[in-house]
Amino acid sequence: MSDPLASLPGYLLRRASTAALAELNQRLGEIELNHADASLLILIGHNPGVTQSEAGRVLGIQRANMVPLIARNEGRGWLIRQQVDGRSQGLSLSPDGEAMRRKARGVIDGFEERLMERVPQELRPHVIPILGYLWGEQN
Amino acid sequence: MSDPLASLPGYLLRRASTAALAELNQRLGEIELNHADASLLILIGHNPGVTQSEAGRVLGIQRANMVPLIARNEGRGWLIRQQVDGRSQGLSLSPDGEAMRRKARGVIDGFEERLMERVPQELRPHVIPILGYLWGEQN
DNA sequence: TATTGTTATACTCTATAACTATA
DNA sequence: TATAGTTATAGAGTATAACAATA
Repeated sequence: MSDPLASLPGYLLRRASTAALAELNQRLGEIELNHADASLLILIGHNPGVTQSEAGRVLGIQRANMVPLIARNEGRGWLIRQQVDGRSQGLSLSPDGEAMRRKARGVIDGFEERLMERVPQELRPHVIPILGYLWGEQN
Repeated sequence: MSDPLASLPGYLLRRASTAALAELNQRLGEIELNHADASLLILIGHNPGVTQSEAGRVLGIQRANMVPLIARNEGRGWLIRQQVDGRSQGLSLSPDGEAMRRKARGVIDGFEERLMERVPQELRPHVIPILGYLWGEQN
């Protein structure tokens, strides 16, 4: 039983991504988070005052799909909205949100470390650059 | 506006994967295929007689989700089912299926080539090994 | 007992179109 | 005229549970 797809970078990229994401979400599930929530908390933690639209652009999530994501995390008491002008609100973390951000960061760091350990040491320095090039966009 | 996620391999993996998949599906859309159909045709082309369950295991698709995938491609006249025993059927490509497989292969090869071109030449030999390691599974 | 194919169903993610209010 | 936030909705993709027939 041969797999003619296993030599295709695009295919490997997708399989590696879905496997890694499933593992990350399982780990984050233990603190009742998913990867989208965690990314949002980390992004806002590093950029207090960022608007919903800006955050969506950075995270690759459309405006419309940001609404339930923000609402869920605001509803959990983790986000604070502050009016910037008549149409945008700057987002920042509440103390509880900052505590969750820290927990999420711990889970993610552990996950990223284990992900890197799968790669032989001599290739590890190339992982981030290669993934950045494959992503392409502004990177 | 800083992106604290851009240095995380897991995050880069997911962003690179979704960007690449969107581009591949756009290209495959021009021949009215998606990546799942294309992978299936290529897998069966290389392994005539493979069963639905086996194909699902290799492709990482669950039995239940193979049903509409096989049905769609059989309905388009591309797949042939031949009874193996009372419960399984070996899958193979019809002449039309083989023609589509060839077209799909052409689109994918073009896509994979362009994907690789984003990576500086000296790093290219590391792309497939690194993605294989990140995938982990049996690879 | 385990496996194959199948149905039904639910849940998440993503995409589009439209609306309002503000700039 | 463009942008921010919002609503509603549709389409993928994926997951689980159950069943009949067969090994």
